Amino acid sequence: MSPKKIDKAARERQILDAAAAVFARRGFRAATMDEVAAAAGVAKGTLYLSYSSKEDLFFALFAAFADEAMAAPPALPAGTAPDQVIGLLVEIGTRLDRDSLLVPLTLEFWSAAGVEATRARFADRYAAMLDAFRGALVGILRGGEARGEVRRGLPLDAIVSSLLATIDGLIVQAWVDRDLSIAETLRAALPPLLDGIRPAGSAAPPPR
Amino acid sequence: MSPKKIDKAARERQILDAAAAVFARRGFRAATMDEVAAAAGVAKGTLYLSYSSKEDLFFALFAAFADEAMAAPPALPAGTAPDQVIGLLVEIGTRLDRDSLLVPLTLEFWSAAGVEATRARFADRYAAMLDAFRGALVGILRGGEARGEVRRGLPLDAIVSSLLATIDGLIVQAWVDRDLSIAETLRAALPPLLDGIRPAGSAAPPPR
Amino acid sequence: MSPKKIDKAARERQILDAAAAVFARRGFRAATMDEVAAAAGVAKGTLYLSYSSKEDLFFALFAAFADEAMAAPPALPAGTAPDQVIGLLVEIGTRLDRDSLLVPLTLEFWSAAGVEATRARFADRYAAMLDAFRGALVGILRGGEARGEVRRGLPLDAIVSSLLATIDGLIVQAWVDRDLSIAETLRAALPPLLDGIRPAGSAAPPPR
Amino acid sequence: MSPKKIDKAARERQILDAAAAVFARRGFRAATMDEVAAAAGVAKGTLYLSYSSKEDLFFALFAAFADEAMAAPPALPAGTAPDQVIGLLVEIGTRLDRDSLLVPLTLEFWSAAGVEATRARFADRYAAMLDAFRGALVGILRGGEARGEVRRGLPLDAIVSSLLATIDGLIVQAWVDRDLSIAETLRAALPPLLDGIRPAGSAAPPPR
DNA sequence: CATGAATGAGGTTTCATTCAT
DNA sequence: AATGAATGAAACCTCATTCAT
Repeated sequence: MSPKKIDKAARERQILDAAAAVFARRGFRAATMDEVAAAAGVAKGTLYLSYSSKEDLFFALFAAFADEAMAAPPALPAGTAPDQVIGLLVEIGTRLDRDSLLVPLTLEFWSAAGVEATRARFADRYAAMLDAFRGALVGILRGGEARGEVRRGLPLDAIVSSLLATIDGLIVQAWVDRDLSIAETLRAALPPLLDGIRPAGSAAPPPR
Repeated sequence: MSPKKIDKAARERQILDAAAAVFARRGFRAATMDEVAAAAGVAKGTLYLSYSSKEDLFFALFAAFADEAMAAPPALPAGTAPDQVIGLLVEIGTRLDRDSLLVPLTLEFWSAAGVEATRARFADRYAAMLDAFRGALVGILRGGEARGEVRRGLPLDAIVSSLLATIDGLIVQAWVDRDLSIAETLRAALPPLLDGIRPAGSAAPPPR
Repeated sequence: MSPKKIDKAARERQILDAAAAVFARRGFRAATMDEVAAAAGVAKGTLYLSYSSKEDLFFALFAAFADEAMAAPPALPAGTAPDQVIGLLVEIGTRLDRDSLLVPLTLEFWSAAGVEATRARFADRYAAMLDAFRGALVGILRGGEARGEVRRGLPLDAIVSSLLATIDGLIVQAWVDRDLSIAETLRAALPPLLDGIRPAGSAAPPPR
Repeated sequence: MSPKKIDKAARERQILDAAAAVFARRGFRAATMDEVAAAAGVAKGTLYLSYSSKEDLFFALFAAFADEAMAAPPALPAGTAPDQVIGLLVEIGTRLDRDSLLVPLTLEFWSAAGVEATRARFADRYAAMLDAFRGALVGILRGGEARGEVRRGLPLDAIVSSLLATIDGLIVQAWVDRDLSIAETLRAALPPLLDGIRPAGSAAPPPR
């Protein structure tokens, strides 16, 4: 709240933005602190005032993205529970399509989660984020189940895991095939698939 | 038939196996050629007789995995087209569950495909593999469409892309949540979802 | 005037001096950056702050010697044009006799100019230095020609090239025969040879 | 004399020819035994049957050139002693102009003579060659002195050293300035300079 | 606080030499 | 004799981190 505090926050935002661009383009290991400092417009030593190591900076960047994703969830669209799920996933896809840094950074975050040296921190944080999303979607579908919008007795946990997985998988596909739009693919594929969890005879109307 | 040929191939297999283990554990960048050489039981220089650089070795490993995946496709299970698709995807999931190196290596391959320095080769190769799988699955579903096992007019390309993406996404989830079984998740989630592409009134019988 | 400027220059001089000693003793290729760093009393990485590669450092050293040779030409001695030429060449020889590093370094510079990898830069720079010396000496002799101190119609370019070549060749001889003094040899041999370009009947008085 | 002997000699000639080309282009240190073997059309191990190390091979090459230069001296031209000296030097220059490998190889030989690791062998061998040439030329001039073709009392040793040095220096100039012909330069410059050692009133007639 | 020069451990790659075939 | 696969010691260069200013 003091002016110092504000400056500090601004400085950190500035550094994180630069780090996002550099890590996205070069990867965590290939990126150098020199490049980050240059992109942020500060001296190399300054990076160490806020982050105690390169890995720390990368983790802070990851955490910032995760916080943002969980702090600003898309508004819940209207409609039946399956429609709401479709709407939410398409909205996430839209964000991914729009922010060109998000996709390569996500690949780097995954790599960090897969690699011995960084695995613990990154995997735990990522699992927490996944759980939050999973819980939210399962809650929506359970509500729909109660209202008769979703068939009873379905393995909702597995279904939600798979739907979230679909987005992650499309991130990879979008990266190797620059023409593929995550949101468009989801908008086309999800309605028929989610028809499968609606009660018989209640297929959604054709989109738009 | 010449002994040289056999030796050379055996030597390369030996190195690739060692590389798989090391790259899986440490990641491409963090892994050192010393570690790979030690794991393979050869001198460092020997690695360079077969592979002209560390990146070359890593790409060869990637290509070997991709070749293997495409060369030994699971046998096509019996049943309607949606059942066949489910069977194939579950089989792939089973393989991923079984081979503990496959998952972290896949994350590294993706990272290589995302990062400037290595992007071109890896992304192209990965896209080719995806295309092959996509083509095979779309073919199955089109056949089902012709036989009335699949509703007409569905966006089969988008659906197949999403289903393949689901597997990739589950790779990530399986890695951060070691209790999650890819095959189990698919076995539970796919049948209801694929009910959505069957003609009305032909939902699959409950699994098993 | 800024302290930085002074430090930087001093640091580079310190490194160049060390490099001169190491390259002279071991040759460009056999010398290691470790040796240079140790001789300069700095860490290896410090060398790369000022010079981007070993070759760069070696070229900087060469350029520094060339600059020095051209920036501090010996004072033009008194006498007729041939006497002036003799005086200049003997002075150069004296410098070569005095600075024990100059001779082996020169051999290394020539080698660098002869070898594919480094040829372009070194040969061009060396040619420029030669041209400057050649121009200066030809100018002196042409002046002497106008004043009647030099016979008319002589191939002054070829003569000057040969005289400069004599110094270079004596560098080699001095190196394999440590007793040979470049300056003494020139002081003895040049007067009779240059008598050959004086007008008939004007031979120089015996030296000293 | 046995067929083995002949084969061996041919094999060594083949290797030396290849080594000359490779060392001339790449320099002694940068050249690799692989390159030499490839150029010679033999396996790398074969090189070690005749030469115990890379340096040994290089020295053998040097020795072969030196032997050749001393074993096949140019025929002594007719004329006065100074004319004979001019003729000999121009002939050496002609050979240097003709054989494009001679010049860069000479620079490499000098470098080897200047560098700690190889100095002893190369410098001694080179000094011996120089002495032989020096002795031959001094002998010619002394003969001329006796016949009155050369002024008495001149420092013939220094003069001959300088004349030999001129050739060596022109090797360097020819290398950095590809248009310069050693023989042409000598043919133009030597006659006036050597006029300086003739008795007064006996200048050579204009060349040709 | 901010800087950026200095450090030096660490990594990739090369290549002379050996030796089993 | 001839081969060429294997070796492993070096060597160049990078870059995360520190710290005096």
